[in-house]
Amino acid sequence: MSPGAQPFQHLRERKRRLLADHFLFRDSPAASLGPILDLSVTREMADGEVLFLKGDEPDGLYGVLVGRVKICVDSGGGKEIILNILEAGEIFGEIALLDGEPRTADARAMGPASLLLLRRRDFLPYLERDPQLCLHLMTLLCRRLRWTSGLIEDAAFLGLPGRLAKRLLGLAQASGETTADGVAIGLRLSQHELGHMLGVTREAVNKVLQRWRRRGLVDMDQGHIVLRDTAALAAIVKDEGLG
Amino acid sequence: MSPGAQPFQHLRERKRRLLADHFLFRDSPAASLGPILDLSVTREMADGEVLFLKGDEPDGLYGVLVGRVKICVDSGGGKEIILNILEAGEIFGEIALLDGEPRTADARAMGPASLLLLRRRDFLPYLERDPQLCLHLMTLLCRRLRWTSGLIEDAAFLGLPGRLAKRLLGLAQASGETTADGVAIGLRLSQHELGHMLGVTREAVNKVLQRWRRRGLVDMDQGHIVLRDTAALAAIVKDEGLG
DNA sequence: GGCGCGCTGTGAAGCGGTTCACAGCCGGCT
DNA sequence: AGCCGGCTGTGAACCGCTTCACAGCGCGCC
Repeated sequence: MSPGAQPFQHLRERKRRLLADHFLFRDSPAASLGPILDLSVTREMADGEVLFLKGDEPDGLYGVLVGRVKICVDSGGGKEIILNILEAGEIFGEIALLDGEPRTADARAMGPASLLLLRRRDFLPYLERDPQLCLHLMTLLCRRLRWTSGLIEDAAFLGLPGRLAKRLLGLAQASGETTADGVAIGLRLSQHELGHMLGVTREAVNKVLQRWRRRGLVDMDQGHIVLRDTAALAAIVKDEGLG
Repeated sequence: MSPGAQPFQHLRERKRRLLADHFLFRDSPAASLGPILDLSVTREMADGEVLFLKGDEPDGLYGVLVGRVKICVDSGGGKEIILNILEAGEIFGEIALLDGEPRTADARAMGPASLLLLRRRDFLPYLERDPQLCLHLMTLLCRRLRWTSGLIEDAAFLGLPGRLAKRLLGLAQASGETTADGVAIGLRLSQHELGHMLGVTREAVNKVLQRWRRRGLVDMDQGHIVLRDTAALAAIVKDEGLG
């Protein structure tokens, strides 16, 4: 049980599980997983460490073994938007993997993390021989496309309260724990980061959250947010949607 | 030379050219194009006619034979955003084709148009047998993803002048004709539509364009926009980009 | 011809979110 | 302990875009 007892075995097992459990490889022949595994590399990341930056030449496809990774873009002038936050078990970096063009966004570890890398030159040959894998990759791309279109719609149609409510409900669904008080969001996100996810400032986020706390819709405790009335939050999203 | 002399031959030839010229089918065996062609259907559209709406069950992949199609989303309350405008020779509707989920946006003809439809149930079998086609579809999806990420970045980092300048430069590159006065944008777009592409109102677009006209950066004449100083417009984009 | 409709042009008022400025609080570091 | 840095909370001033209101213009249609 000691963590470092069989480090190599542990590592390979974690990698195998990540790949085997992911829907991308669900229909791939089990035999092809071994070679892919052998070619994959792991990388340990410290908090905030940069994995790649927008404009970098692509190295390959990444998977999150443990920890979290944020995908974000920086404007020259200090502004930043967070496009996505990937949890353990998720895969990212597929755009540059597939088209070979420079990366479209930055990737940074949020807290210490351990990642798996499938290099482009190793992976592409498998891709051409595995039509099922192709199809799954396409559905992954479609999913991302639906996600980004959703972001655009929200930014255009909803005000800050609507976007914030929608995002909190989404986070709750993804990583929330239901308690007696409501749904506690598992991630510890600063209001600063929340603002970056919505394209607004930290102050604006704070003022909305305070208003909601006074009305009993949410509760905050050292960075953890608890949704006390998800129905009311959903209503805020809906109301703004049609106006 | 009379347009209706051999309508069937003309139609099939137009369809064949659309597919054969498109990069999607570039590496597909020529023999497989025939059967695909036989299965494809054409559809004539009147100005403004709806091809499909967000939430519809997917029917298949469309190609623009003649005319233009706009991809847009409507909020309940009259607001609309234009995500993309497809010209003749382009292909769209690939998301719902591939994942079989409901359409993510509306598609409407801008002016009379003629379209080609490859039904999902007819197309998917070819897809599974043609790895090159798979790969090309993936690069198409990647391109779309880069496009939508770009929209998100611009919305977050640029003000209205920056976004407008960038869009005009893009339109000029896509469909502009260089004249003595500058670059004339081929598309006739109302300021209303331009606003919808940028997520702002018609009035806001107008005021920026007027300011630029007084400064000699652009010129407008019954809906046609001429860029007289593309360098200055590019500078506006750049200036706003870094802060 | 003339009527109506959709696009353009323009100003006044309003509001949502930014920017700036400052204060309190907690945790880590020495 | 004492200090510092990062997060939170809050108010005032500002600004960009919206909303509303109205006027002119060009074009198609009866």
